[in-house]
Formats: sequence, structure tokens, C-alpha cells
Amino acid sequence: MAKQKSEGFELDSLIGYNLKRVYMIAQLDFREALGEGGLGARDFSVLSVVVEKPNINQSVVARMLGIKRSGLVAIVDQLAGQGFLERVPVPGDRRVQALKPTPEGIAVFNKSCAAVKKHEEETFAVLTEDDQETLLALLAKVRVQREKEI
Amino acid sequence: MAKQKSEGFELDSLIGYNLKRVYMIAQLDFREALGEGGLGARDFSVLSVVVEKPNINQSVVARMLGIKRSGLVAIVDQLAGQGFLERVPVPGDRRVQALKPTPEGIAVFNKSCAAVKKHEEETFAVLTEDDQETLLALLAKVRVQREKEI
DNA sequence: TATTGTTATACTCTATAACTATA
DNA sequence: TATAGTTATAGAGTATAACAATA
Repeated sequence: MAKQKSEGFELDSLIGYNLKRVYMIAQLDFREALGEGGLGARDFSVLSVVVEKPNINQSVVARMLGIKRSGLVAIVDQLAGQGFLERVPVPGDRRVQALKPTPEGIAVFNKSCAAVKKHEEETFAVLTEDDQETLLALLAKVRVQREKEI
Repeated sequence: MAKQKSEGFELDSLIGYNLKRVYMIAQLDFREALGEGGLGARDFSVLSVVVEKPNINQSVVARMLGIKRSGLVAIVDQLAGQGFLERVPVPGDRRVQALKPTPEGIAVFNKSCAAVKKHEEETFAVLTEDDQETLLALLAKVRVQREKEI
């Protein structure tokens, strides 16, 4: 009769599981930090790209953020509806709509940046500055490796 | 006239954003590693707790995994439907249903453990063993701090 | 043929609120 | 009253597949 007992196994010893739990914490913190009616994490990420690279188009934004073109539509709709960016036609290629931040969009983004920075500090306050840099570097390393494969 | 230009800002410099991207990568990898019809990450986590602590009840599992009691019901339904665990009445408190893994459940869990281990190795293959341990420790530190607050 | 933006649709995971049966 | 389990519902966030307009 086979022994029906598992090897000692701990969920907490999996990087992936800890990643999930910390991601959930960070997500929740982000919402709280930006407040009711503040930018959501997705909207913030899209707006940040548009502010940094005005006249970028949706396909490129989607590729940069690792999401699908189809998923980006609702986000851009929302940001445009709030008056934070505009879709402007591009002479020379009538398929493309360039994304341009409005002055309000830039202002909201800059204000949100401060809140996000504060949020990051608080969420990872238990880590020293060095540890925070290490964490960032390790995560970035995994990302870079993987995104290179695609 | 105010200068409508953002301060140089990089999404990639945020721990939270990198966390999100790596979480997405890990999630995808997990699915691929466990294959069609294999355990999902949630089911795996619940089954692991039930295998390690037989006769645990749902409320405790939910607390341990950081999800709501209500959210756990569907997961337990699924695992029970697959014959991987059973709800058994607890003498002395008729509100409670203890969760007991079946022999099949234990077998599937042990088989899945091997696949999960392989998945972790591959997903974080770009990091040295030391770096993997560091990453795990840093994530765990953030978790512990936060879960203590609740 | 390939690409941009779009719509429709579905799936995963989580949350809130209210219920029931117990305690 | 408080707790365990449950149901119903909604909300993020993602994906796939197909389409129209354009290249």
C-alpha cells in the first residue's frame, strides 16, 4: 500500500506565490493612494507613455505595456472621455490615430506621479533603499529576459 | 505661461509596475507548465493547503490565502467535483465543513508540485540561485509586514 | 496580404452584500 | 451577537476572433 502522504511543501517557498500576494497588496495600495476618482493603475500607465511620447499610436502603446490592442481601446476611451488625451489623425497613414496628451492630462499625470511615488515608498517601506533597488533590478531582469524572447 | 512638460518619468523605474509585468509572465508560465486540464494556480494553492493541513475549514483556508470566504466556494466546488477533496461534517460544530484531500487529490497535488517546481525554475532561470533566494526573501518581507498590519 | 483601430464576447480572479444555519 | 458556508452580483483586467478601413 502506497504511502498517501505529501512531501513537506510550502506555498510560501514559491517565488510565484509571493509575487502574486505582493502584487495584490501593491494593487490595493495603488488604488488607495490615488483615491476615489483618481487614475487607475492601467490608466496611469497608458497616460505616462502618452505624456512621455506624444503622438505615439495605440498599437505601439499596447506593445510597450504588454497588453492587446483590443484591450487598450477602453482605456484610451476613458482617458479621452476625461479630457486627458486626444486621438488625432496622422497625415500620411489614415489608419493611425496618434495619441496626444492635453494640458489637463499632463497636469493630472504629474499630480498622480507624486501620489504614485508616495505609494511606492509606503508599500515597500519595510525594505531599505538598497533592498528596494535590488528588488527592482531582479524583477526587471526577469522581465527583460522574457520580453526579449517575444 | 506654465511649462507644459512632464518631469522625466519611467514606468520601468516603479517596483509596482515591474511586479505587475513579472506577475503576468509567471501566471502565463504557470498555466503552460500545468497544461490543459491541469490545476490552475488558485486550485493548486487551495489543494496544497488542504493536503498539508487535512480537515482545515474553508474560513481558515481563505484567511491563509488572503481571499474571501465567498470566493473560495467555487474553488472548493471545482476541486470536490474533480474528486480531489471532500467536504466532511465536523462533529461538535455543524456550521463547519472540514476539507479532506482524497488519495487522488494527494496524487494530483504531488504530480503538480513537480510541474510547479519546474515552472519556477524556468520562469526565473535568468536569475542565479542566490538572486532567486534574494527575490523570494524580499517579496516575503513585504508580505509579512503587510499581513501583520491586518 | 498586412496593419490599425475597433467591436463582441468570454474567461479569470476578486469583492461586496445579503442570506441560512448554526453557535 | 457572531461565525461558517453559501449565493448573487458586479467589477477589474485580460484574451480571442472577427471586422472595416487603409496600406
